[in-house]
Amino acid sequence: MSAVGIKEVAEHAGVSPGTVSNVLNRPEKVSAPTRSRVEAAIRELGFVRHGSASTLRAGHSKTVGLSVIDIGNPFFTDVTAGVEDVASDRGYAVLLSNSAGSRSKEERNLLVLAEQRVRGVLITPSDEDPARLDRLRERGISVVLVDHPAHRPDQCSVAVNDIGGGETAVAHLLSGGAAEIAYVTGPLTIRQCLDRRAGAERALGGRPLRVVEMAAMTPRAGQQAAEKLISEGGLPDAIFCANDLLALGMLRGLLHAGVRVPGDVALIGYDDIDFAAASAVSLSSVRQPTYQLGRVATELLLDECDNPATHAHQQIMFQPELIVRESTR
Amino acid sequence: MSAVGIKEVAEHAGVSPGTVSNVLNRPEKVSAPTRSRVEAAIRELGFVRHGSASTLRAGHSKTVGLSVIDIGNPFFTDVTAGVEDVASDRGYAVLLSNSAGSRSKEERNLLVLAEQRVRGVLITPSDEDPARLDRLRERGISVVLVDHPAHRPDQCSVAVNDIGGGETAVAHLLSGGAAEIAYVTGPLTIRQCLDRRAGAERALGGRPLRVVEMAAMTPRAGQQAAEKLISEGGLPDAIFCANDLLALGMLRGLLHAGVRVPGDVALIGYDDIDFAAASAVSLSSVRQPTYQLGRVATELLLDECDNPATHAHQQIMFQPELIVRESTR
DNA sequence: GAGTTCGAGAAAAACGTTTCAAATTTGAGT
DNA sequence: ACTCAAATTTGAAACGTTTTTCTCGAACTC
Repeated sequence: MSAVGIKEVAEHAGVSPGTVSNVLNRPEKVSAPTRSRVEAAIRELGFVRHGSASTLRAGHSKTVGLSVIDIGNPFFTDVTAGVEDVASDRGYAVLLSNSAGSRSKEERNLLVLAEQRVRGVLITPSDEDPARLDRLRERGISVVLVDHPAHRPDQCSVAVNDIGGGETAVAHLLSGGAAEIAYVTGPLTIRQCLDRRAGAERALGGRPLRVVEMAAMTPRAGQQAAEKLISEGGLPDAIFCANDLLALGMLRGLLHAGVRVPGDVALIGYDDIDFAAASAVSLSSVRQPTYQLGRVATELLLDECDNPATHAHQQIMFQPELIVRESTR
Repeated sequence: MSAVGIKEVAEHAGVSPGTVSNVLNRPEKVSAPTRSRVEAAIRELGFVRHGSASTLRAGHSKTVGLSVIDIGNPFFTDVTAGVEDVASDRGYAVLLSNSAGSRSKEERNLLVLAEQRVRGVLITPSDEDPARLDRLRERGISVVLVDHPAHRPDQCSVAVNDIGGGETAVAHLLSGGAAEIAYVTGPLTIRQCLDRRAGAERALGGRPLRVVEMAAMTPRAGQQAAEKLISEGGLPDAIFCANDLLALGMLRGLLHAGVRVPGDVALIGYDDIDFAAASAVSLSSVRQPTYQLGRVATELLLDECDNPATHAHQQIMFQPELIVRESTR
């Protein structure tokens, strides 16, 4: 198998293993001629550093974990792309975990990340419980919350103002003349869903909001919600969906049932995924700086890992942006 | 930090470290009373196994690498979900790399995977060059090709018949009465693009195929292709796009230019991503068993890793399925 | 009962790096 | 040339597991 280690390289270059390690980790500590001799040996022998040995001795790895709620959602895909780009630029690998909305799966995934001794974890937590994250932090694993504001000052987070976003969306629906409004959402245990509802209610200023809670936030669930809405109590004037996946499913369900959008019902989603603009009736939505979310979170995390001394924890909050298209015109 | 290792657990349980290791790895070798004593100690001390130490000594890890071409493409997201599910079920972690179509980035990612001593690699190669994969295999890292047929019998692969898919798509367009057909594709260095073109040409049986090659396979590129098609030589009767992302962009570009689909031009995509059905004009497409692709590939890989003795290499080829919707009616 | 087998657990030697103090070389200043 | 400090390199001891060999005693066989 892979018989060539740092030792063989050292021998081949006529130096000690320690020097090879220095070439690998602190090249500036090694004189130019020795360095190039070692580098040549590395190349000739096809040496590949054994990451585990390195991690074991050094006490920390060059990997970060990323735990998302739904890898199938383009929102998270975009975040992932941002994370990947920054991490890979700085020489880190990304260990991806998908919790698929299941708390126990998330727990299992975090255990795997802890076992791998990742340097840090980027997580969109599926619930509020901070205990699991504390356990990671106790082990010296930095944690940055993604798309979730931190409640504590000793914790970095990158989030988007969901209350504001919900308010903007519903205010927009109201300004279009809607009176009765429905909010179609995923599980109300999810903070994003809660906050967007809170924003919606704030925009309504006391007037009632009809809430339809679905178990998932997928196009399929959106379509089911359409049927539910139609069969139970009839259609409202306007519908606010907690994400675009739900909204696209809703749109499909409505059109399928012969409902005109926006003629009979106005519809707005959330996230402004790429496909929102291309749908049957182009979808109004609330845009989030998704890719940027991933980038900034990773920069924060790696800063915390690489410069623990100077690192200042930050809770960053982006503002979402209303995108108006056909579905609310 | 994480001061609690196997040693502390051993002491706390009144056994030797070796026994703790046995509880962890071969529980059946340990008598029931000792085992439960050790398990209790593990729980009480909050012990988490150090994956790197384990990998170092054991010589292999519990991670597999997944290298995809574009994590932003729902096709790969679905594959990833399949991989994740199987891997996580069998106790493996997934190291995700996105090559973003760049050969050099793919190379760098593979190096990282090699350094991490992943047990195996699932890869959708961005080009034909088998040398890089051979280098992995030399290091004892199993490789399974995803969405790419293997040319060699000592190599597992899971693919979908792209020639057949291309042929089916174009045959369908022809049966709809189209005479002149355009093929809008990504870089023709990509096998999938080539094969689908080959299939298209086979369906045409010698009649000419107008090929528009774009640098990327994104909605943006698709929209640009629409402009290009309109400005350069006018519209064909029907358009076959190498994937749905291109097709959705194309659709948008066409509608934007006032072209009616399918009235003026028929349009078919490839992959049948979720959003194809929800687009402005619902999109005909060629469906691939995407999630299944990921699952099967991972099962093959883990079988190769866990039972190297009995493992038989397989080259699996799925058949795609034509999905007819409005855009070709 | 003596001889044998068997199972459970202990002890110690790896695995391939990094790290740190110590040793050596180099170079500048006189 | 000679000294002293700085720069470079060395060598050996970790890091936390797994694995292999060994010991000890109990259970079995005749």
